[in-house]
Amino acid sequence: MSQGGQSQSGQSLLFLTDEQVRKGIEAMFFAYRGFTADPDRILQTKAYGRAHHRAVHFIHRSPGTTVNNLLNILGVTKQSLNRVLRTLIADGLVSSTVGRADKRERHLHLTDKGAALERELSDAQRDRMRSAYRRAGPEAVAGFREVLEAMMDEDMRHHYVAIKDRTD
Amino acid sequence: MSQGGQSQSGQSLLFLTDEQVRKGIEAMFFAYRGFTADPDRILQTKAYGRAHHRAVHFIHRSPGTTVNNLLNILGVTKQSLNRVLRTLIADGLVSSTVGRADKRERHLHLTDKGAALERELSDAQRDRMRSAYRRAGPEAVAGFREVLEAMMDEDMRHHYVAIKDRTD
DNA sequence: TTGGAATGTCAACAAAGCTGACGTATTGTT
DNA sequence: AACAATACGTCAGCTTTGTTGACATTCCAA
Repeated sequence: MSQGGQSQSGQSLLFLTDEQVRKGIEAMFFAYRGFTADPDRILQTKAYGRAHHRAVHFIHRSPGTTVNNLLNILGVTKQSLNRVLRTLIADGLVSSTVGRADKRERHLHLTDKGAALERELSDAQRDRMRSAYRRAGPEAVAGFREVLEAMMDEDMRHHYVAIKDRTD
Repeated sequence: MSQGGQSQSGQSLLFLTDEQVRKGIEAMFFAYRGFTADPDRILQTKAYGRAHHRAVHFIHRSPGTTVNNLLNILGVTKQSLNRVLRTLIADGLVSSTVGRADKRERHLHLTDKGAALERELSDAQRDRMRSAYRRAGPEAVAGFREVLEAMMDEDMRHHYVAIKDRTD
Protein backbone atom coordinates (compact mmCIF):
# COMPACT_ATOMS: atom_id res chain seq x y z
CA MET A 1 0.00 0.00 0.00
CA SER A 2 0.87 3.66 -0.30
CA GLN A 3 3.07 2.96 -3.27
CA GLY A 4 1.78 5.71 -5.49
CA GLY A 5 1.76 9.41 -4.81
CA GLN A 6 -1.14 10.71 -2.80
CA SER A 7 -2.77 7.43 -1.97
CA GLN A 8 -5.97 8.13 -0.10
CA SER A 9 -6.87 4.49 0.17
CA GLY A 10 -9.94 3.46 2.10
CA GLN A 11 -12.85 5.61 3.09
CA SER A 12 -12.28 6.32 6.77
CA LEU A 13 -8.82 7.81 6.25
CA LEU A 14 -9.42 10.46 3.70
CA PHE A 15 -7.61 12.89 5.95
CA LEU A 16 -4.33 11.00 5.61
CA THR A 17 -2.39 11.62 2.44
CA ASP A 18 1.13 10.24 2.22
CA GLU A 19 2.43 13.77 2.44
CA GLN A 20 0.53 14.47 5.63
CA VAL A 21 1.79 11.31 7.22
CA ARG A 22 5.30 12.19 6.12
CA LYS A 23 4.94 15.51 7.83
CA GLY A 24 3.96 13.75 11.00
CA ILE A 25 7.13 11.69 10.70
CA GLU A 26 9.25 14.79 10.44
CA ALA A 27 7.39 16.43 13.30
CA MET A 28 8.26 13.39 15.37
CA PHE A 29 11.91 13.67 14.39
CA PHE A 30 12.28 17.37 15.12
CA ALA A 31 10.24 17.23 18.29
CA TYR A 32 12.27 14.38 19.73
CA ARG A 33 15.38 16.48 19.27
CA GLY A 34 13.80 19.25 21.29
CA PHE A 35 12.58 16.73 23.79
CA THR A 36 16.10 15.56 24.60
CA ALA A 37 17.94 18.84 24.09
CA ASP A 38 17.67 20.29 27.58
CA PRO A 39 18.67 17.19 29.56
CA ASP A 40 21.46 16.52 27.09
CA ARG A 41 22.86 19.96 27.72
CA ILE A 42 22.89 19.39 31.46
CA LEU A 43 24.34 15.92 31.18
CA GLN A 44 27.18 17.08 29.01
CA THR A 45 28.50 19.22 31.86
CA LYS A 46 28.58 16.17 34.12
CA ALA A 47 30.23 13.54 31.94
CA TYR A 48 27.00 11.54 31.72
CA GLY A 49 24.94 10.70 28.67
CA ARG A 50 21.40 10.02 27.63
CA ALA A 51 21.74 6.41 28.74
CA HIS A 52 22.39 7.56 32.30
CA HIS A 53 19.37 9.81 32.15
CA ARG A 54 17.11 6.95 31.12
CA ALA A 55 18.38 4.70 33.89
CA VAL A 56 17.97 7.40 36.52
CA HIS A 57 14.52 8.25 35.25
CA PHE A 58 13.15 4.74 35.47
CA ILE A 59 14.80 3.95 38.79
CA HIS A 60 13.16 7.05 40.16
CA ARG A 61 9.88 6.00 38.62
CA SER A 62 10.03 2.46 39.98
CA PRO A 63 12.17 2.45 43.10
CA GLY A 64 13.51 -0.97 43.98
CA THR A 65 13.22 -2.22 40.42
CA THR A 66 15.55 -5.04 39.43
CA VAL A 67 18.23 -4.97 36.78
CA ASN A 68 16.26 -7.37 34.65
CA ASN A 69 13.13 -5.29 34.83
CA LEU A 70 15.04 -2.19 33.84
CA LEU A 71 16.53 -4.11 30.94
CA ASN A 72 13.12 -4.92 29.56
CA ILE A 73 11.86 -1.38 29.91
CA LEU A 74 14.90 0.21 28.32
CA GLY A 75 15.25 -2.39 25.61
CA VAL A 76 19.03 -2.72 25.79
CA THR A 77 21.37 -5.56 26.64
CA LYS A 78 22.52 -6.14 30.18
CA GLN A 79 26.10 -5.41 29.16
CA SER A 80 25.10 -2.02 27.88
CA LEU A 81 23.01 -1.20 30.92
CA ASN A 82 25.65 -2.56 33.25
CA ARG A 83 28.24 -0.13 31.99
CA VAL A 84 25.96 2.77 32.81
CA LEU A 85 24.79 1.34 36.12
CA ARG A 86 28.35 0.67 37.21
CA THR A 87 29.33 4.31 36.88
CA LEU A 88 26.14 5.50 38.57
CA ILE A 89 26.76 3.18 41.52
CA ALA A 90 30.45 4.06 41.69
CA ASP A 91 29.55 7.76 41.72
CA GLY A 92 27.05 7.22 44.51
CA LEU A 93 23.92 8.12 42.57
CA VAL A 94 22.33 4.68 42.68
CA SER A 95 22.32 1.99 45.34
CA SER A 96 22.10 -1.70 44.56
CA THR A 97 20.88 -4.02 47.31
CA VAL A 98 20.57 -7.79 47.30
CA GLY A 99 17.00 -9.02 47.07
CA ARG A 100 15.30 -10.13 50.25
CA ALA A 101 13.04 -12.79 48.77
CA ASP A 102 15.30 -13.72 45.86
CA LYS A 103 18.93 -13.12 46.63
CA ARG A 104 19.93 -13.27 42.98
CA GLU A 105 18.14 -10.02 42.30
CA ARG A 106 19.52 -6.55 42.89
CA HIS A 107 17.10 -3.82 43.83
CA LEU A 108 17.98 -0.37 42.57
CA HIS A 109 17.29 2.91 44.35
CA LEU A 110 18.37 6.49 43.87
CA THR A 111 20.51 7.99 46.59
CA ASP A 112 19.89 11.59 47.63
CA LYS A 113 22.54 12.62 45.17
CA GLY A 114 20.91 10.56 42.44
CA ALA A 115 17.50 11.99 43.24
CA ALA A 116 18.96 15.48 42.95
CA LEU A 117 20.26 14.77 39.46
CA GLU A 118 16.98 13.18 38.48
CA ARG A 119 15.12 16.26 39.60
CA GLU A 120 17.43 18.60 37.75
CA LEU A 121 17.01 16.66 34.53
CA SER A 122 13.30 16.10 34.74
CA ASP A 123 12.64 19.68 35.73
CA ALA A 124 14.32 20.81 32.56
CA GLN A 125 12.48 18.30 30.44
CA ARG A 126 9.16 18.95 32.13
CA ASP A 127 9.48 22.67 31.64
CA ARG A 128 9.65 22.27 27.90
CA MET A 129 6.88 19.71 27.92
CA ARG A 130 4.70 21.87 30.08
CA SER A 131 5.20 24.90 27.90
CA ALA A 132 4.39 22.88 24.80
CA TYR A 133 1.26 21.57 26.48
CA ARG A 134 0.22 25.03 27.52
CA ARG A 135 0.64 26.40 24.03
CA ALA A 136 -1.28 23.54 22.46
CA GLY A 137 -4.09 23.27 24.98
CA PRO A 138 -5.81 20.38 26.78
CA GLU A 139 -7.57 18.80 23.82
CA ALA A 140 -4.37 18.78 21.81
CA VAL A 141 -2.57 17.12 24.71
CA ALA A 142 -5.17 14.37 24.87
CA GLY A 143 -4.75 13.73 21.16
CA PHE A 144 -0.99 13.81 21.49
CA ARG A 145 -1.09 11.06 24.10
CA GLU A 146 -3.56 8.97 22.15
CA VAL A 147 -1.44 8.98 19.02
CA LEU A 148 1.75 8.23 20.93
CA GLU A 149 0.12 5.29 22.68
CA ALA A 150 -1.09 3.94 19.38
CA MET A 151 2.41 4.26 17.98
CA MET A 152 4.10 2.12 20.64
CA ASP A 153 4.92 -1.54 20.28
CA GLU A 154 2.52 -3.79 22.12
CA ASP A 155 4.93 -4.74 24.91
CA MET A 156 6.04 -1.17 25.43
CA ARG A 157 2.45 -0.06 25.72
CA HIS A 158 2.21 -2.63 28.47
CA HIS A 159 5.04 -0.97 30.40
CA TYR A 160 3.50 2.39 29.80
CA VAL A 161 0.02 1.39 30.86
CA ALA A 162 1.36 -0.39 33.91
CA ILE A 163 3.01 2.81 34.98
CA LYS A 164 -0.09 4.76 34.13
CA ASP A 165 -2.29 2.56 36.29
CA ARG A 166 0.14 2.74 39.14
CA THR A 167 0.15 6.50 39.36
CA ASP A 168 -3.25 7.64 38.21
CA MET B 1 9.07 25.86 39.09
CA SER B 2 7.76 22.34 39.50
CA GLN B 3 10.00 21.77 42.47
CA GLY B 4 7.47 20.31 44.83
CA GLY B 5 5.28 17.31 44.33
CA GLN B 6 2.07 17.92 42.43
CA SER B 7 2.67 21.51 41.53
CA GLN B 8 -0.40 22.83 39.76
CA SER B 9 1.00 26.29 39.46
CA GLY B 10 -0.92 28.92 37.56
CA GLN B 11 -4.59 28.92 36.68
CA SER B 12 -4.63 27.95 33.01
CA LEU B 13 -2.72 24.71 33.51
CA LEU B 14 -4.72 22.96 36.15
CA PHE B 15 -4.77 19.90 33.95
CA LEU B 16 -1.01 19.49 34.15
CA THR B 17 0.31 17.79 37.25
CA ASP B 18 3.97 16.83 37.34
CA GLU B 19 2.90 13.22 37.12
CA GLN B 20 0.85 13.81 34.02
CA VAL B 21 3.69 15.62 32.33
CA ARG B 22 6.02 12.82 33.33
CA LYS B 23 3.69 10.38 31.68
CA GLY B 24 3.87 12.42 28.52
CA ILE B 25 7.63 12.17 28.69
CA GLU B 26 7.49 8.41 28.91
CA ALA B 27 4.93 8.23 26.16
CA MET B 28 7.37 10.15 24.00
CA PHE B 29 10.16 7.75 24.90
CA PHE B 30 8.24 4.56 24.19
CA ALA B 31 6.56 5.93 21.10
CA TYR B 32 9.84 7.01 19.56
CA ARG B 33 11.10 3.48 19.93
CA GLY B 34 8.10 2.21 18.00
CA PHE B 35 8.53 5.00 15.50
CA THR B 36 12.02 3.85 14.54
CA ALA B 37 11.55 0.12 15.02
CA ASP B 38 10.34 -0.82 11.54
CA PRO B 39 12.90 1.11 9.50
CA ASP B 40 15.64 -0.06 11.88
CA ARG B 41 14.67 -3.66 11.21
CA ILE B 42 14.91 -3.15 7.48
CA LEU B 43 18.16 -1.23 7.69
CA GLN B 44 19.80 -3.92 9.74
CA THR B 45 19.48 -6.36 6.87
CA LYS B 46 21.31 -3.93 4.59
CA ALA B 47 24.25 -2.81 6.73
CA TYR B 48 22.88 0.68 7.04
CA GLY B 49 21.80 2.56 10.14
CA ARG B 50 19.41 5.21 11.29
CA ALA B 51 21.76 7.94 10.15
CA HIS B 52 21.53 6.66 6.59
CA HIS B 53 17.77 6.66 6.84
CA ARG B 54 17.69 10.27 7.93
CA ALA B 55 20.02 11.36 5.13
CA VAL B 56 18.02 9.49 2.50
CA HIS B 57 14.78 10.86 3.86
CA PHE B 58 15.80 14.49 3.69
CA ILE B 59 17.54 14.19 0.34
CA HIS B 60 14.34 12.73 -1.01
CA ARG B 61 12.41 15.52 0.60
CA SER B 62 14.64 18.28 -0.76
CA PRO B 63 16.35 17.06 -3.92
CA GLY B 64 19.48 18.99 -4.81
CA THR B 65 20.06 20.10 -1.23
CA THR B 66 23.62 20.87 -0.24
CA VAL B 67 25.68 19.13 2.40
CA ASN B 68 25.61 22.23 4.54
CA ASN B 69 21.86 22.50 4.37
CA LEU B 70 21.46 18.88 5.32
CA LEU B 71 23.83 19.46 8.22
CA ASN B 72 21.62 22.13 9.67
CA ILE B 73 18.49 20.06 9.31
CA LEU B 74 19.99 16.95 10.83
CA GLY B 75 21.85 18.77 13.58
CA VAL B 76 25.07 16.79 13.32
CA THR B 77 28.61 17.73 12.42
CA LYS B 78 29.63 17.72 8.80
CA GLN B 79 32.19 15.02 9.51
CA SER B 80 29.53 12.74 10.90
CA LEU B 81 27.22 13.31 7.98
CA ASN B 82 30.06 12.94 5.54
CA ARG B 83 30.79 9.39 6.61
CA VAL B 84 27.22 8.38 5.99
CA LEU B 85 27.06 10.26 2.72
CA ARG B 86 30.28 8.69 1.53
CA THR B 87 28.93 5.17 1.86
CA LEU B 88 25.64 6.13 0.25
CA ILE B 89 27.48 7.65 -2.70
CA ALA B 90 29.89 4.71 -2.94
CA ASP B 91 26.95 2.31 -2.97
CA GLY B 92 25.23 4.28 -5.69
CA LEU B 93 22.23 5.43 -3.68
CA VAL B 94 23.04 9.12 -3.74
CA SER B 95 24.64 11.31 -6.38
CA SER B 96 26.76 14.32 -5.49
CA THR B 97 27.26 16.98 -8.13
CA VAL B 98 29.45 20.05 -7.92
CA GLY B 99 27.45 23.26 -7.64
CA ARG B 100 27.02 25.28 -10.81
CA ALA B 101 26.95 28.70 -9.20
CA ASP B 102 29.20 27.89 -6.25
CA LYS B 103 31.66 25.12 -6.95
CA ARG B 104 32.29 24.57 -3.26
CA GLU B 105 28.82 23.17 -2.83
CA ARG B 106 27.73 19.64 -3.59
CA HIS B 107 24.14 19.05 -4.64
CA LEU B 108 22.66 15.77 -3.46
CA HIS B 109 20.10 13.64 -5.28
CA LEU B 110 18.77 10.13 -4.84
CA THR B 111 19.51 7.67 -7.61
CA ASP B 112 16.82 5.20 -8.64
CA LYS B 113 18.35 2.72 -6.25
CA GLY B 114 18.35 5.30 -3.47
CA ALA B 115 14.76 6.23 -4.18
CA ALA B 116 13.82 2.55 -3.93
CA LEU B 117 15.37 2.27 -0.48
CA GLU B 118 13.72 5.49 0.60
CA ARG B 119 10.36 4.16 -0.44
CA GLU B 120 10.84 0.87 1.33
CA LEU B 121 11.77 2.62 4.57
CA SER B 122 9.15 5.30 4.49
CA ASP B 123 6.44 2.82 3.53
CA ALA B 124 7.22 0.85 6.66
CA GLN B 125 7.30 3.91 8.83
CA ARG B 126 4.20 5.40 7.28
CA ASP B 127 2.26 2.20 7.79
CA ARG B 128 2.76 2.35 11.52
CA MET B 129 2.07 6.06 11.58
CA ARG B 130 -1.05 5.65 9.52
CA SER B 131 -2.37 2.89 11.72
CA ALA B 132 -1.71 4.96 14.83
CA TYR B 133 -3.50 7.89 13.23
CA ARG B 134 -6.43 5.73 12.29
CA ARG B 135 -6.80 4.34 15.75
CA ALA B 136 -6.58 7.75 17.36
CA GLY B 137 -8.77 9.66 14.93
CA PRO B 138 -8.49 13.02 13.16
CA GLU B 139 -8.86 15.30 16.17
CA ALA B 140 -6.20 13.41 18.08
CA VAL B 141 -3.88 13.71 15.09
CA ALA B 142 -4.36 17.46 14.99
CA GLY B 143 -3.51 17.69 18.67
CA PHE B 144 -0.54 15.41 18.21
CA ARG B 145 0.93 17.67 15.58
CA GLU B 146 0.24 20.81 17.60
CA VAL B 147 2.06 19.52 20.64
CA LEU B 148 5.01 18.24 18.61
CA GLU B 149 5.38 21.59 16.90
CA ALA B 150 5.34 23.37 20.21
CA MET B 151 8.00 21.01 21.51
CA MET B 152 10.54 21.75 18.79
CA ASP B 153 13.39 24.19 19.09
CA GLU B 154 12.75 27.45 17.31
CA ASP B 155 15.16 26.83 14.45
CA MET B 156 13.88 23.31 13.91
CA ARG B 157 10.33 24.56 13.74
CA HIS B 158 11.60 26.80 10.99
CA HIS B 159 12.84 23.81 8.97
CA TYR B 160 9.62 22.01 9.64
CA VAL B 161 7.40 24.90 8.65
CA ALA B 162 9.48 25.57 5.58
CA ILE B 163 8.90 22.02 4.47
CA LYS B 164 5.26 22.28 5.37
CA ASP B 165 4.78 25.37 3.24
CA ARG B 166 6.60 23.81 0.35
CA THR B 167 4.39 20.77 0.13
CA ASP B 168 1.00 21.87 1.32
C1' DT C 1 45.91 39.98 -5.34
C1' DT C 2 45.72 38.31 -1.21
C1' DG C 3 43.79 36.89 3.07
C1' DG C 4 39.69 35.33 5.37
C1' DA C 5 35.29 32.81 5.27
C1' DA C 6 32.75 28.95 3.62
C1' DT C 7 32.41 24.13 1.93
C1' DG C 8 33.71 19.70 2.07
C1' DT C 9 37.20 15.56 3.10
C1' DC C 10 40.40 12.68 5.92
C1' DA C 11 41.98 10.92 10.53
C1' DA C 12 41.55 9.79 15.13
C1' DC C 13 38.78 9.34 19.15
C1' DA C 14 34.51 8.67 22.42
C1' DA C 15 29.80 7.14 23.76
C1' DA C 16 26.77 3.58 23.71
C1' DG C 17 24.76 0.06 21.45
C1' DC C 18 25.68 -5.12 20.14
C1' DT C 19 27.29 -10.43 20.42
C1' DG C 20 29.65 -14.13 22.62
C1' DA C 21 31.74 -16.40 26.44
C1' DC C 22 32.26 -17.23 31.08
C1' DG C 23 31.85 -17.20 36.39
C1' DT C 24 29.07 -17.09 40.55
C1' DA C 25 25.26 -17.23 43.41
C1' DT C 26 20.74 -18.65 43.98
C1' DT C 27 16.53 -20.91 42.91
C1' DG C 28 13.60 -24.48 41.15
C1' DT C 29 12.89 -29.25 39.53
C1' DT C 30 13.38 -33.97 39.30
C1' DA D 1 21.15 -34.71 46.24
C1' DA D 2 21.90 -33.61 41.55
C1' DC D 3 21.06 -30.81 37.82
C1' DA D 4 18.98 -27.23 35.06
C1' DA D 5 17.51 -22.58 34.89
C1' DT D 6 17.67 -17.75 36.35
C1' DA D 7 19.80 -13.28 37.72
C1' DC D 8 23.61 -10.71 37.70
C1' DG D 9 28.35 -9.23 36.68
C1' DT D 10 32.37 -8.97 33.70
C1' DC D 11 35.82 -9.41 29.88
C1' DA D 12 36.80 -8.89 25.08
C1' DG D 13 35.84 -7.18 20.77
C1' DC D 14 32.97 -5.09 17.23
C1' DT D 15 29.61 -1.44 15.00
C1' DT D 16 27.28 2.83 14.56
C1' DT D 17 27.31 7.45 15.01
C1' DG D 18 28.51 11.23 17.31
C1' DT D 19 32.78 14.45 18.36
C1' DT D 20 37.35 17.60 17.41
C1' DG D 21 41.37 18.73 14.77
C1' DA D 22 43.84 19.41 10.53
C1' DC D 23 43.68 20.40 5.75
C1' DA D 24 42.41 21.37 0.63
C1' DT D 25 39.57 23.95 -2.37
C1' DT D 26 36.78 27.71 -3.66
C1' DC D 27 34.73 32.18 -3.26
C1' DC D 28 34.56 36.93 -2.02
C1' DA D 29 35.80 41.30 -0.35
C1' DA D 30 39.32 44.59 1.13
